[in-house]
Amino acid sequence: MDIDESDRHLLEVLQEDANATINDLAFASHLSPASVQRRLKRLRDKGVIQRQVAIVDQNVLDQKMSFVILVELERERTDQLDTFKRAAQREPQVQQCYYVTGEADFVLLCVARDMDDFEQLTRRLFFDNENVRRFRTSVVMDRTKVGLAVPVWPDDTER
Amino acid sequence: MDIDESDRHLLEVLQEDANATINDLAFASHLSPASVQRRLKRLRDKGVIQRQVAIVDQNVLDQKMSFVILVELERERTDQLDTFKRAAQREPQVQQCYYVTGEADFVLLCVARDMDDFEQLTRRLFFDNENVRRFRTSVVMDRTKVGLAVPVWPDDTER
DNA sequence: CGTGAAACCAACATCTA
DNA sequence: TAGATGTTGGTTTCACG
Repeated sequence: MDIDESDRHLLEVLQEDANATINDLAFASHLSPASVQRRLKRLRDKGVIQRQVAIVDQNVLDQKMSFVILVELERERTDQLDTFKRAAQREPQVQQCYYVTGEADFVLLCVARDMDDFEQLTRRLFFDNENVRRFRTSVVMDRTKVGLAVPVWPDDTER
Repeated sequence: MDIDESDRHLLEVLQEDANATINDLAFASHLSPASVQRRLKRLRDKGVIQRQVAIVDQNVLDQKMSFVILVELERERTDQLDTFKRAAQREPQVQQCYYVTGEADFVLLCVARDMDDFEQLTRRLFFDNENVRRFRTSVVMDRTKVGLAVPVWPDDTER
């Protein structure tokens, strides 16, 4: 699967605005609409473009608080890891979960309505879990930058 | 701005699949297509639905590595904070940046092609910045869960 | 329910490695 | 020759009023 420069150009736009029309993309990437269409189909079929999602303003919803949690497990056995991963995936309030090197084993990004709601979440995730040694919580005061957009250019010189 | 249960239903679906058709949404939310359309327009106009983006497979791009970084500043003065925030926003490889309570001041989520690329990023972000006291890096071994979708239900009982 | 826009798909000529 | 591109046209789906 190779991605050429035109593909990168398309992906860059779509990562910011998935509603861009084929003609928009054609203009931006200096390709014909037909070519753009073929490329998009290929990128979707190959799973490079995985899905399209709507970004919803969190403040309007009731999930006003965000948390970063560092989790340390008692034992790092693969079955224990998988158990924890599944628990994280099952929990809607866990937005993101990363298995990492370093002092912590997992980094979680969670949302909650309020402190009480968050406390119940920690109960479900940690206190009911024998294998969690400790966890450290940081409350998010400012979501300075939020996004999943990835720089698609191999290096700065190619732009 | 109040969001009723039907709105929550719509948002819930759109957060996962922004390509759902109006008829799909109408069926899922037990509303008429016309009503869905009006609600969507209102949600978009009010900025509740901010934008639609494509999720791109990171592995296909060259940003194969992810990092979680805890940053501690020397002094927490507002102008220093703003300076750091701007630097994070300017840097495309910084996907997410949170200003948090606790032992660290900022939590960053970054991507890089390789270790060398990452090292250059840390140089730009930290070594050139007088105000950064220390930073701790965790390498992401497994992106167990990645998403921005937020549970839109005020509490579990309403589902 | 009608209209228009845009996505989708197929066919064909062209160009190049 | 094989692969990608541009052009065109026809069909269908869907958003919008």
